Amino acid sequence: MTKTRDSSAPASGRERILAAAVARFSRQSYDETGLREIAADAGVDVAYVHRAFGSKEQLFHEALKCAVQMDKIFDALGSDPARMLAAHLLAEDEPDATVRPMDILIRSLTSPKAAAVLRTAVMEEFVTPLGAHLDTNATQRAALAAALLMGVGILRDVLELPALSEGPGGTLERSVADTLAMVLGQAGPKI
Amino acid sequence: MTKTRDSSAPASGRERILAAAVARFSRQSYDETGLREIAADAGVDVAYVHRAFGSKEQLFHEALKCAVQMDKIFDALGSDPARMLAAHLLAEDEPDATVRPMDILIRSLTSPKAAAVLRTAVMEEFVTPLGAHLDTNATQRAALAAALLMGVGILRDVLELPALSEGPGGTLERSVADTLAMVLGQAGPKI
DNA sequence: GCATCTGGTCAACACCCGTTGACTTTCACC
DNA sequence: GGTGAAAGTCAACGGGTGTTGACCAGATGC
Repeated sequence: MTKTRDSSAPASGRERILAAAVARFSRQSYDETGLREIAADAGVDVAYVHRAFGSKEQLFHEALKCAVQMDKIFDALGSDPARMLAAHLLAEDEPDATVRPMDILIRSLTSPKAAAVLRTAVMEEFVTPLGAHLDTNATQRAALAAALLMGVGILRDVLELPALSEGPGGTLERSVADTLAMVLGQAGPKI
Repeated sequence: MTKTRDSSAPASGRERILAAAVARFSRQSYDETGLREIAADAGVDVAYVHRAFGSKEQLFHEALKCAVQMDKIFDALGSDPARMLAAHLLAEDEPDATVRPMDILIRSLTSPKAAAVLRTAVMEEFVTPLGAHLDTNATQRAALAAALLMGVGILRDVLELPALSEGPGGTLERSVADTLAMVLGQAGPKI
């Protein structure tokens, strides 16, 4: 075999680096994260990170493609997409085992080095696939939905604004879902 | 006179530094902005910036207090606050003479060094004063409004998402206003 | 006229970063 | 079994950062 990806393999160095990058970039910003940390997590020398991915920016790009796969979520939305999206955004925080797909997006939104990569990623992996499910003014509605979701995500998870942190049974999720429903064009109950 | 602030004075070094900091931090992120740039803009040596403000973080704090004065805006809201807030958020971009109060907030939202300062600023200068004008669930509604406004601001001005950039006569402003009206608890027209 | 405090400068330190070139090890292939 | 490419390491470079201590000029107070 030349290089067929075996999912049960003991994880090659390159794969370990990518996994470590996804984990780091999901919890720290692009600027905050050093290649040396990622290399240490993967048990690899810094030079090899650069050798395997070309540059920090390209590694971030790979990590982004690997971690953000919103289209799957959008395609699986049922009869009440707004509520499902809100529930997915406000998923449980404690288990650091899983990485939420939007984390890596919102952590580095204001890092200029990552801006170019993020712009295309937000557009191609969020706005466009979501807009495909909408009717009138699709891309603008989808972009507005992205703005709402990311705004809540940033203020809640990055800035850790106490006013937005609450248990899963609270009223925040309902409010976000109702607002989202309005943005997406469905008739939603009054907030 | 010991130190009375004369508004027509030729601007002392400290004031020039503060003005330069506000201008820089409104267009670049905290990490992106170097003290040497600010010093050069103010026509002053780097060392004096540090001497006059103590640290970069404290300078950012001062700039934030100086540039973000949302309560004035909130107090001046008329009968249709949502529409006025949206109009204010989507203010003209070209004239770089004036600095919009939210710019300095959204540019550095994901810079960890600035996170602590930003958290209290967003809370004290945005959520709390806006919540004072609301009824039920005031702080959560206000925080949600902040999330929406900042989300749009970041995606539009920082990431420069083409789907959100449009002239002043477009439909984006109406959509944001209507969504905001729902979040703030007013009965708004369907989007 | 001396001391003093403020406003301001100059050069440098210590650190961290992404990146690179030279080197070694491993391993499949003929 | 030799060979050549891939996987991986080591040390270092070059540049940028916030920060600091020593120094200087000028106005002020006694």
